[in-house]
Amino acid sequence: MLSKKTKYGLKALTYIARSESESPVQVGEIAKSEKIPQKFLESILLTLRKSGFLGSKKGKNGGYYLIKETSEIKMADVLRVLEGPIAMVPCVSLNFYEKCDDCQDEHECSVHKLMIQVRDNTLKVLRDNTLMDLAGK
Amino acid sequence: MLSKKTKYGLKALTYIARSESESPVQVGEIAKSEKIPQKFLESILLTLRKSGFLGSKKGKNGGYYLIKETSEIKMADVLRVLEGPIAMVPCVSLNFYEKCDDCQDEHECSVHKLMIQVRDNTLKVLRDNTLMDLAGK
DNA sequence: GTAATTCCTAGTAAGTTGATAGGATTAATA
DNA sequence: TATTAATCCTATCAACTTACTAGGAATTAC
Repeated sequence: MLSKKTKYGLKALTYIARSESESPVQVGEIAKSEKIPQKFLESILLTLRKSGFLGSKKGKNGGYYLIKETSEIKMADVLRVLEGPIAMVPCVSLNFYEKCDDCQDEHECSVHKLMIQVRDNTLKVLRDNTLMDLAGK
Repeated sequence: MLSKKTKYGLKALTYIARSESESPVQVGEIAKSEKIPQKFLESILLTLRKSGFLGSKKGKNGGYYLIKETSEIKMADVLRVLEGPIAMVPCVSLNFYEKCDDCQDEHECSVHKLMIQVRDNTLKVLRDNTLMDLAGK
């Protein structure tokens, strides 16, 4: 299951990408428009800023803005920051690999074999889709 | 993340499928061989039996056995029983659909659009792979 | 100086996961 | 028929995760 955190984060990024305004977009505006609890969204946007997806301006008339082209923000990267590993089991994760306790030989493991395929297909979708595709601009 | 329950379930099914023996395979044997807590595995196999993937024989020399061809047991169906929805959000789930509270129009939602693609690709893998593919027989 | 905004840390209720406990039931066999 | 070995069933529980909320500090525009 996709967490609310990730879902809210993606919706917020989309909202910012679609925004026509020159000035930064405020959390309150996004929260209201997308029906996201504001304080929760604050923490999510903070994470996205610290991970290099967003810039921010503090104080009055502050807010968040994109610091990269929408076409350069891959969903795979956003998901890794908000959701964690993309793979369904750590033993097939590219970025968060961990050996299984119960497996002697990974290459004999039927679950491993299956989950590699799932990962590859999911990863392809998430790498091909950028924020431009989500936002439509 | 794939739950331990699902992972153990898949490993157990694979074990049973690979078993040469005529007589049913016992939980204790699977648990030992695959390093799965026995009592936990008991409950998982019970679920798989109730869902029609396994048959069982009680009492001495009892155990579990397949009641379908390995080629007819699709991973998608097993996953739905053990793990629940395959889709990452309920609003793109085929079998467990639920509307989002926060979305007015699903077709405008960027998350929806993305997760449909993820679901389609995951589903293809999970439908194409049967227990025969996992077990190699 | 005031209002409006982001930034930061901490806490928390509710739900889920990954088990374990304890036995009831059933069947083979000596 | 008694014993043993297996599945079946229900209940319970600790640890973890999620989805927030609280409260304020820091910063900036005007």
